[in-house]
Amino acid sequence: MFPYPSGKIHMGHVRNYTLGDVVARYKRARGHSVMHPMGWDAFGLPAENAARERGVHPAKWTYENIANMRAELQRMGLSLEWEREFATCQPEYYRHQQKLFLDFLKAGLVERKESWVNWDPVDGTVLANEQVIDGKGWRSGAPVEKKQLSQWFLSITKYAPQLLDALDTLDRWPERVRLMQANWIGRSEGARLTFRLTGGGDGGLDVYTTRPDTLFGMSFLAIAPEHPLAGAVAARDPKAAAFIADCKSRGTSEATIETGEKLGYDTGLRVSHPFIEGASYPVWIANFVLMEYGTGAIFGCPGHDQRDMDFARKYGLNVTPVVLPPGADPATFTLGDDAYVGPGTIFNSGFLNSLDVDAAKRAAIQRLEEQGVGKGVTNWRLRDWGVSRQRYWGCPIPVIHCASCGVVPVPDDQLPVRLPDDVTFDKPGNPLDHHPTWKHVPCPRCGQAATRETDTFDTFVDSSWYFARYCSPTADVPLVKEAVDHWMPVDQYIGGIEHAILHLLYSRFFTRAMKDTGHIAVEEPFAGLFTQGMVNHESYRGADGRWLYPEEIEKRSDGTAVHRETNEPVTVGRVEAMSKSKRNTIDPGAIIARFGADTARWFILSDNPPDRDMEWTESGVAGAYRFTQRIFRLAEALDTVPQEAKPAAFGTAGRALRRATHRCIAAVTEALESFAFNVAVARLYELANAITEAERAAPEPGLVWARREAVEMMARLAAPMMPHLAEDVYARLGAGDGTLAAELPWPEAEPDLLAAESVTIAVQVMGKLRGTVEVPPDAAADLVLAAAEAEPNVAKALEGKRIVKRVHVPNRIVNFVIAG
RNA sequence: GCCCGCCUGGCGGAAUGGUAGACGCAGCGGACUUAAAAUCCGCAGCCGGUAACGGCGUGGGGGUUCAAGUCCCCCGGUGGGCACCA
Repeated sequence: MFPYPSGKIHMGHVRNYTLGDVVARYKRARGHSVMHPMGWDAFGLPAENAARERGVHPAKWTYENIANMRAELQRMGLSLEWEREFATCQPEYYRHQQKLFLDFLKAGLVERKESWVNWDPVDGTVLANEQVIDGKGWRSGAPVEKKQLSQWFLSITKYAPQLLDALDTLDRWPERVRLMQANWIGRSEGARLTFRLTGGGDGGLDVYTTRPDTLFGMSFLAIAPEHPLAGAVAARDPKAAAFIADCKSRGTSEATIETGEKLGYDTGLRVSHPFIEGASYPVWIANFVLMEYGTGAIFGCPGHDQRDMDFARKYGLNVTPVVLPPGADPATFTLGDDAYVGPGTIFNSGFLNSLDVDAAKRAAIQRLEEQGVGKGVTNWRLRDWGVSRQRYWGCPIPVIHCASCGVVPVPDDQLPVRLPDDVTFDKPGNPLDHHPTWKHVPCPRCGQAATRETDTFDTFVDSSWYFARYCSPTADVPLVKEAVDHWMPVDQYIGGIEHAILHLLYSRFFTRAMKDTGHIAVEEPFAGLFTQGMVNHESYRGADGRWLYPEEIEKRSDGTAVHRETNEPVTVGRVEAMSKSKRNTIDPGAIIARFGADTARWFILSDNPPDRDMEWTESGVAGAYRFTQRIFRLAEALDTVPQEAKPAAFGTAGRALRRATHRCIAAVTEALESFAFNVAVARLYELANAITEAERAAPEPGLVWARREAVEMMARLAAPMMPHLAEDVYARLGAGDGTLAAELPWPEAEPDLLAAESVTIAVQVMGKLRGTVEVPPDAAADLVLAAAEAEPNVAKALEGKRIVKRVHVPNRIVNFVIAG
């Protein structure tokens, strides 16, 4: 995933792009044509904050950050294709985004609609749900209001079924991410039905339910405070209006929701029941009913829904059980304050009686359809994607509002709609709105004075198609179909788990939308996904409670720490995510300057499996650095010994080293294929140990040749992970005649050398290890069993016992089952 | 509340159902050095034993199997996702 240009790279970037670079270099060596691009997710709020706080223009701030971070990434030795680089804030990029949006608009995939949003009255902008913390704006600290605004929406819900179903085809995605997306999309089966208002009420109230089997247990109907009917009631009932205002001021993430306090207001209206002739029920406005889900109205069945139960008990509404748990007696079954949500048999329910829950759902839906008051429907939790932001530093939404023509798309030949440079940030709100001239344009249709849309796109739009743009980064159309067909989908996408839903789901939607508007042929953007863990570090606190940077402290051998300058004791805190506030960050630039990029890459790969959180430790880095020095010494040691031709036969030490070398080739290859980089590292340590052993062995013909082979393979196998050192060692060996290790095909192990000269067989008696025997590979079972039985310690265990079964797994194990 | 991971030495972790703890970090002992650093060699799960060896051991309990860290069931702990979603 491409980075946001915040200023400096952090360890998360180092981990992310090291992983990707290992894959790119390895795949290249395997003969694949690899595209490994880099770009910048360059629009966003921090640039505007910098403008407000420091008076620097967002563009200047952003481009300076990009230049700095590009240099840092280049120092890491990433094999990136910089020819394809772009930043999403460049008009050359965002003009194509505007074109895609207009095509989506034409195709009916864009809607402008009123919606309830989080509104920060101080900053004067809409906030995303993530930007609302405890009901307050994350920057201003002002209580967030719910406000109805006209916003642009991308119709992601139209793709809900496909986005859900296609998850099954993403077999190289982590199961956990697919589950999270499935939950987010949230398919549910139920019924939609209309309750008629009694007493001259016009029309009815639509309700969605997953429990039509419990309709006979109804005791009230509840609508969301934002429901149109609630508004109508409030217009003539001041108390209702006050109640609604109170609900709105509480916000969505207020404590009342967490504690589950249910609040309601009886409107005085009543609805009739679709199945029970003559019955009627009160209509309440309730704070726990969400306008955004279903129809914004529910029927309350307290017996079998806990929220309805809480509400009914609080306001003294009827509770009628209609599902009888297995084994319960219908004559005596009652409910306390806990709703019964388990399986059972329907009772108290007219024509549904004696059916089980599932059968009753089907029967109820069938009856609703026959009566023409409802039907079975599938409902989705996923909502359309609101992309309007009242922000300057984003891609302008390319439409014009005209008093007579309405919303008019900006004609293609007038794209891009460029952001003006001359803006000021002295007032809160959107600078585009305050700009004296920018928004005033003639209507492209009628020519009369009109105004531009001043909202810009959510930055998630920018990142929803950049990967496809890499295929033809300079084309004058958004996407060149042939290029996209050739490269896409992305074979290996790597990023943090925090993107599991938003970015990855938006991109999946966008890719489908681009297909349906004829831009590309693929429908899934990422065939393989890998989610890396975070990079954590210990945190430190001085005696005065202030957080201390790692370089300010000194670790003692007993695990305690003191302040480097004052010698005062330091509290060693938890290992947690690196953050500026805890001061437990490590600057990759400093690490690279001190130890080199290879050490940083090697340590980050060696510490643990890459999908888990890792701990950055000073001793771990030192260990990685030591190993780079050791490899160099192993190569250097060959400078002073004469070269040898490959002999026809090797001695004992030479054979042992060659087997170690070729087993290492096979093992590292397998480890890299399965993203087990920490295991690949361990195998290379083993090879280094084997080379050291060979250095110490008595000289024999061919041993130097075997050492050269081992060191060369060491360099080539380590090359994807430590590219600089690998080239240095490879050049020093003089093997390549000026070619780079990176240009060589991936080494192949010689099959003969993978087989051991003898194998150690574990010998068990009743599943307990009693000894081992050395036998030739693939030795006959009777020979192995005889040797096993003769092994002294095994013989002792077998003494006086009768062997009832002899298990022999070739080249692995023998197990004697005994009796008596 | 619902859904999903994870649990192995002091630490990170390894282990196609087949010798649990590879490899590294930290630690201990030794060599080299006047000394230190660096480097090299060696030890190292726990308990008992000089040792040979024996017993125990992958969160706890049960099961399948000749054989379980690995497969199945129950429980516990822990981390994460979603959450008045009707």
